[in-house]
Order: sequence, then structure tokens, then C-alpha cells
Amino acid sequence: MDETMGRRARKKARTRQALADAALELFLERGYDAVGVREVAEAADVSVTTLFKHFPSKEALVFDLDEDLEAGMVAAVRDRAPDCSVLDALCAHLVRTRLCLHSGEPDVRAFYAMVEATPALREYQDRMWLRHETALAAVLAEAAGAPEGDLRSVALARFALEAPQLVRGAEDPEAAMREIFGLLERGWDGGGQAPPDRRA
Amino acid sequence: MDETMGRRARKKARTRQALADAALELFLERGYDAVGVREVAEAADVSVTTLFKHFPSKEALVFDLDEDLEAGMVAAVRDRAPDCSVLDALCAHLVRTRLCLHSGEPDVRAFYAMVEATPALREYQDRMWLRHETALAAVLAEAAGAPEGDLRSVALARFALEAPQLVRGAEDPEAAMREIFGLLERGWDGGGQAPPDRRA
DNA sequence: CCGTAAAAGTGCAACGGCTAAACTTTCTTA
DNA sequence: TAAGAAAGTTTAGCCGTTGCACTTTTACGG
Repeated sequence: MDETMGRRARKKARTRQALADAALELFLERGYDAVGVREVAEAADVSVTTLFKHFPSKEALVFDLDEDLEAGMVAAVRDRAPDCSVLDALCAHLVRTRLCLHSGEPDVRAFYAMVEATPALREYQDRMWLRHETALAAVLAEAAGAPEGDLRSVALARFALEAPQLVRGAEDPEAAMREIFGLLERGWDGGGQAPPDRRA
Repeated sequence: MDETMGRRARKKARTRQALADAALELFLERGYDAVGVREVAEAADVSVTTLFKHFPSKEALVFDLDEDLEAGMVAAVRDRAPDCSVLDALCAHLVRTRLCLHSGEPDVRAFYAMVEATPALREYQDRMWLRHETALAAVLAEAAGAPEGDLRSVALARFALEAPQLVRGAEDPEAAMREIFGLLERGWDGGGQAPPDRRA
């Protein structure tokens, strides 16, 4: 626990952690939907009001990371190997962080199993990633030398972020991801202009 | 009111209509968020329980069409002019049905203004369209001579359906739509294989 | 060093969407 | 016409979430 924080901030961090821990334990034990917010608060020995001062929603109790994930994705694109295209780097990173959930310690696996099994959490997770769309679009535009907010970059960011969601449930999700990224690359690679407009 | 339905079904349809009408009137008059479900039920002279037997959620009261929209989209692709590409047809149709909300009678305009002004409704609307993804993917696969459930078609359907959401707020949404569809077309036009894999 | 103000936390009460259960009424049909 | 399915009602409540009034703790400037 960081010493530079002052007692105040440390206490705050501790209650926040207590909440997240209690929530995770209860959720894994009995299922997300079967545990109420009141219960979580009680387990952390805190009032419900306090819980919502730390987390904006019940779902947020589960995904306490979020910002790190965005940073990681942006870094994966910006600090890619020199011989690696932007889309290849992005594809590899998404495969690593959103498709390979079967690896890692049992805790992690159990966690992702729960998320996968709870519709509310799956939705929340997908929306969470979509919230990083603008950040990704910015770094994509930067890499392409386009102005920030450029439509092509925004669209590409959106489509790339949606790809994992699309390939879930395929026989070989990783190959499917590469196929989608191949298609996107073909579209986005060339010059700035669309192909000849066949509408007169 | 269809004669072939029998008194029973007719009554059911009438209650449903009463609910939708009451809801729309109240929502337009005072705003979606300011009207509770209990109120709508009362205005239609029905219990809340009954309301939810007819509509799965409060948002569903507003979008009572849905299936027609899916049918229209599928038809737009399948019955396109012979000299018109699949993507052109789809793009035009989406522009017509999801971007040109400023036209039409004042009632319609007021309706869409309300939707646009209410975040909950905007979200619901977007999700609603996404639900037509499989139907659209099927017709796209058919048009491309690919097997149903083909990944390329599914991805294309998803991206096409998300495009309107992406271009909202652009200076010239219609041109933006065409640009996105141009990019997609470049990617999806060619043979079935991705470009040379630059990862060894 | 102390007073003060911000910040963390509490308790309560309520709102609004939504549902289960047990029950009544109304239509259909065998 | 008896039986049963389907529409509807009543009641009562859960759940996530929020506002409000209030107490305690921590930080900081005069």
C-alpha cells in the first residue's frame, strides 16, 4: 500500500478493495445474479450508499481494472515491432487479452467463466471495451498520419473492437480474428479514396 | 381490425394498441424519463402486470414496429436493382431509414427527436438493429453464394449495421456512410482469401 | 495548535422497472 | 355445456440506484 498517499487515501483504497474482494468472492460462490448489492455491502461491512460512492454500478464491482486495459491496448499499437503493421499488432493484442481466457491460473479461469455465463456481465464487458474506442481511434489516426477524429480511424477502431465479440463461438476464434483483420486491412490499406462510385 | 382473428385476439390487439398509444402520447407530451410504467398502464386502463405481458420492457413500448424494419432491410438487399451492388443497396437503405429522420410528417419528426434526446432510447434502438444481424448476414451470404453463417457475411452484417451509429454527428452523415461502405467494399470485394500474411 | 472545511461514511427512505403467485373473468372448443 | 386456455387483476415485493440529512475522520492554513 503506497506510503505517499496519506492516511485518508489509504483508508479509501482499503474499503474499495474490501468491496471488490467481497463482491468477487460472493459472486464466484453463488453466482452474480444471486447476490444482491445489499449483501455485498454488508460483507464488506459498509453501507450500500458507500458502495455506490466507490463503484458506479453493480457490474463495475467485477471489472475493477478497465483503465489498465485501455493503456495496454494503446501501447500495443504504439510500441509495436517495426516490421509489424498496426492491424497485426492490434489483432495479436486482442487475441491475447480477449480470446485466450482458457489459460492462466484457475482463479482467472473461474472469473472469466462467470463473466461468460452471465449475460449482464458479458454485455457490460463488451460496452466497456467500446468505451475505449476513441482512445484507440486516436492512436490509429496518429499511426496513419491522419487528423484526430478522422472517420476512417474511428470506424476502424470500432470494427476492430467488435471483432472479438463476433468471433466468439467460432471453431477457431484466433483464425477467425485474423480473417476479419485481413478484410479490414484490405479496405483500409490503400489510398484515401473509395473505389469508383458505380452510382453514376 | 382483422375479422379472421376471433373476438379474443381482437381484444388482445386492442389492449396492446391502447398501451402503445397511451405510451407514445405521454412520452411525447412529458418526456420518456418523466413518465413511469405505472402511469402508462393506468392511462391505458390496464394493470402494470398486463403491460409487461404485452411488452417485454418499457423501451419496447416505443418501438412497436421492429419486425417490419428487418423485413424491409432484407428486401432492400434481395430485391435490389440488377446494376446495384449489395453494399450500395444496403447503404442506400440504411441512409433512408436511419439517417433521414428530418423528413416526413411532424409526428414522425417529433418521435425521432424524442428518441434522439433520450439516451436510454438511443441505446435500445441501436441494440434493436443489431438484433437483425443474423437475418442480414443470411441474405448477404445468399447474395455472395457463401454458406449460411459464413464469417465474412456475419462480420459484414455487423459492421454495416453499426455504420449509422458511427456517422451520427458527422457534418455530412450521408457522405460518411458512403465512405465507410467504400472501405468495406474494398475489403470484401475480392476473392475469399486474405492478403499475403506478413507474419512469416 | 486549533478551528474549520472537505471528504468518507452512515442510515433511511424512497423511486422506478420488473416479476411471482394466486385468483377472476372471458372466450374457445371438443 | 363442461372444461380449459388465455387475458387480465391484485397484491406484494425484489432489486439497483439515488437523495437527503447527518456523524466522523482527516487535512490544512492562520
